[in-house]
Amino acid sequence: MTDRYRCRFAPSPTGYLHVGSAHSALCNWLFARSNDAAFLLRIEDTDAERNRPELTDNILEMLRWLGLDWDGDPVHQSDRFDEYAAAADRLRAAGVAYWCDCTPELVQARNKEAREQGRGGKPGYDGFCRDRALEPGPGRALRFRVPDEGVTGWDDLIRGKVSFDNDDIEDFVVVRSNGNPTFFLANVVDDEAMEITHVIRGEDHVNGTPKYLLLRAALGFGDPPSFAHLPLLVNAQRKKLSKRRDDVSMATYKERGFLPEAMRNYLSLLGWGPPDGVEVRSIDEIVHLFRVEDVNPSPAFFDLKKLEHVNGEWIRMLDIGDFVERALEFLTGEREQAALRALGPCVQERVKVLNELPEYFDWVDGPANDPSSWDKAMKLPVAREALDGIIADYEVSPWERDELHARFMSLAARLETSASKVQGPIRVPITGRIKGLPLFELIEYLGRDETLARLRAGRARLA
RNA sequence: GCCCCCAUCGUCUAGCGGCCUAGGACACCACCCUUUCAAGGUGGCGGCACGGGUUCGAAUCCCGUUGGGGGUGCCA
Repeated sequence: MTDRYRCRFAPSPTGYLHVGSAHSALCNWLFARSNDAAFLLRIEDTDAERNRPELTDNILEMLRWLGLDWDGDPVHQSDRFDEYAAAADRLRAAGVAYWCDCTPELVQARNKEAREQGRGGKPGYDGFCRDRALEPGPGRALRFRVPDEGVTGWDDLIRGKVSFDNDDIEDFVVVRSNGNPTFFLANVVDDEAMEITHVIRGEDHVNGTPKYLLLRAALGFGDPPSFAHLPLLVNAQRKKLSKRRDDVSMATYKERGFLPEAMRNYLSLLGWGPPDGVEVRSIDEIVHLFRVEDVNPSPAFFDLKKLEHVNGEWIRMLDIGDFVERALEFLTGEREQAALRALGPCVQERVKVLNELPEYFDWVDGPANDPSSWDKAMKLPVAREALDGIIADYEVSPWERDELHARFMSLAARLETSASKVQGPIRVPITGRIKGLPLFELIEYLGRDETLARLRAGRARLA
């Protein structure tokens, strides 16, 4: 490979692709496509217990849906355990790793005690086994010996200089007691093997970066990659988006009828903005404009309202055939689908999210039952006259929307009232709703017999 | 507790020492258009957290305060 730069998206198949990781994937992809760099995929499935292999399919499918194509085949860490074991051996041979038999519970208990006694306060492992020279064995994990002194830092593309005192970094586990590597080890070994030049990931990885750097150095790898720590996506409470409390599954957004074009467009606007202020635009233009260095370091609220707006814009940009085709999936009934084909343009300029579609067509089998609409429209004094008038007109009118509209307008004039007052009493018997698609397109589609039948039924109910 | 990060309208952002009486977008409000609802158009509301410096000049640089967040796992 001769790409100038290489970045990667490295999800772990412990959950569906969510908006936060999609944002991260998108930023990597944008970086790659705007720098003629490679965008690689790595499935971080080192935790056998938590892994759900089928989730990998979901992740790949959602990336494809978003149009985030990757280069080469995805790397699976579960295929590379030998590499990690070899790296661990080198660490041990170099004397920078040691065996530890402390259980996590034990470590935690000791920390708690230390804190209560007012000493320490340092996070993580306390180095209990550092100099015990334990042999490998069951229940024993391999820990990396972090230097006692010195500082580890880097110049983050997004955050500038960040550094940690080594003294504040615990001796972390690189090989679990079950023999599997941890994230830290596998991550470093693979980035080296994949010749990653740019690590672009969420801010939640900032604290792990010194460990990454220390490990790399101990393994004898050369210059580290550049880092860019992206802003976290947060909820209204300004907390990191989480699967438990927030609506974050990308698949769910797809199912609800968000367009992938809109989704990736909106996501690109979190933490970044085009210099010319034009927000809704093609992905090609975004690729052209995007620079990681321009990404903001501060957290961004995932604003559904704005996503919906962007989605609406994208829906309206679709050509009509494309719109109808995509919208059809959200309608199950044949009559609804037929109505959509006929009234597509009217719907396209109104809908924001495709799953709203059914409510636009709840009149196809007869007026919807909506008492409040009925009351609002039919209690108007003009209701009776309007219905009588329109029925008489429509019995003889040519069946064409403009003509239908014209008859309606002159009826309003005859009744000496506003068109908007007259349309309610006509609309409600037909669709059941006070609001909805443009009336005359809709009536034209319904046809004379059906329209008249509904109008007469409405009139009868009034009498 | 300890470590790290962050701080421009309610929200997402533009701004990278003078173009800023801070621009755009979402949301909200008003008006226009209009058969309803939308869409569209016009206008309005609304912000540089605070305090010190540096500088002729600070939203932009530095320090502190306050406030938020992240990490602190044999998860990734």
